[in-house]
Amino acid sequence: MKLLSKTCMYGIRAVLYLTSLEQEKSYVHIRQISEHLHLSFHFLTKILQNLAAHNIIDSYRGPNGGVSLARPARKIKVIELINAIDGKDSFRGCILALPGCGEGTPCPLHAYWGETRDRIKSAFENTTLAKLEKQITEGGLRLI
Amino acid sequence: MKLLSKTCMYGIRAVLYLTSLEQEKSYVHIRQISEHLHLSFHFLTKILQNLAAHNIIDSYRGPNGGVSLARPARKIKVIELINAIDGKDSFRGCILALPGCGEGTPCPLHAYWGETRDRIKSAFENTTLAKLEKQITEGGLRLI
DNA sequence: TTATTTTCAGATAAAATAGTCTTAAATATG
DNA sequence: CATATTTAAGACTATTTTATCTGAAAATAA
Repeated sequence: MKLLSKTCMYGIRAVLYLTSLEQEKSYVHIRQISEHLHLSFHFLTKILQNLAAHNIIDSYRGPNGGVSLARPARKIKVIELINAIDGKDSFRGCILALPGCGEGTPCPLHAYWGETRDRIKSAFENTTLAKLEKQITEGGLRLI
Repeated sequence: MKLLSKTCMYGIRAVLYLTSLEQEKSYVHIRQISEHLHLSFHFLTKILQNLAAHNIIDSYRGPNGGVSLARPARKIKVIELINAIDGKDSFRGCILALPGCGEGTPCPLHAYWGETRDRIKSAFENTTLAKLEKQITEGGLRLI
């Protein structure tokens, strides 16, 4: 069961790290993030490029360059990252991939699954980076 | 978001087709199943071999050979297929793959996710092939 | 027995996902 | 301007998942 792709998880963790630094609009090196999270620098770079293209983070080249949140953490929803990385259609489709199944004639499992899926989705829609970060610090949780 | 692998969906559909035939312990050719569901014969064969190894279906070689349910459909739970094909660990693990996250120190999202995940899992545990098949026929749903 | 039908088993191929590497472009500083 | 630093972009490789192919083994029937 893969709710999120690895790429997506990496992206979320990276951005949560940015959130945790809470620096006032100063750029953080991608290298620093990748080393802190033990992720491949080049791979993370690609992921963050994508997030930058989706206006979730800002990036800046050269010395003193790096990445930073494009908005305050409380204004960035987790669903935005998921949509950017895994695609908007990530939360659609029948659980059994039954071609006959869908809006018109939902199979019973689909109906149940649809409900569950919507719960998951709305959890991501209602969760901001700030919220998540707060819960993580309070829970004594690491990102590594 | 992939709750089940394609392999697993195929396996479930194939076995639901067997269920729908409701033949009294006579073997159905894998070829017939694959043609009916528009699935690759060889790929389906491998999937069904796995299910046979897990005693979910019986198989028999030679003319008049094929596969059949190993037990009455009401005694086969969907979770059995999922465990056989996607593995028993399919329903474990943190949603963000945060290494610090787990039983000891669950992250908040993990806690929420754990609840949701358990709901999904128990739905599969409480759903038998017979139940699912009944719902599918009543819903006028096809497996193709 | 011999031919036929079917699953079994394992090698191989294709596609999707994940990860690496190299070079270019932008920025800062001396 | 020259050089160092950092992200951008895209080619390339590796791994996993999905799918195909070939031949053997088992069962049946003539």
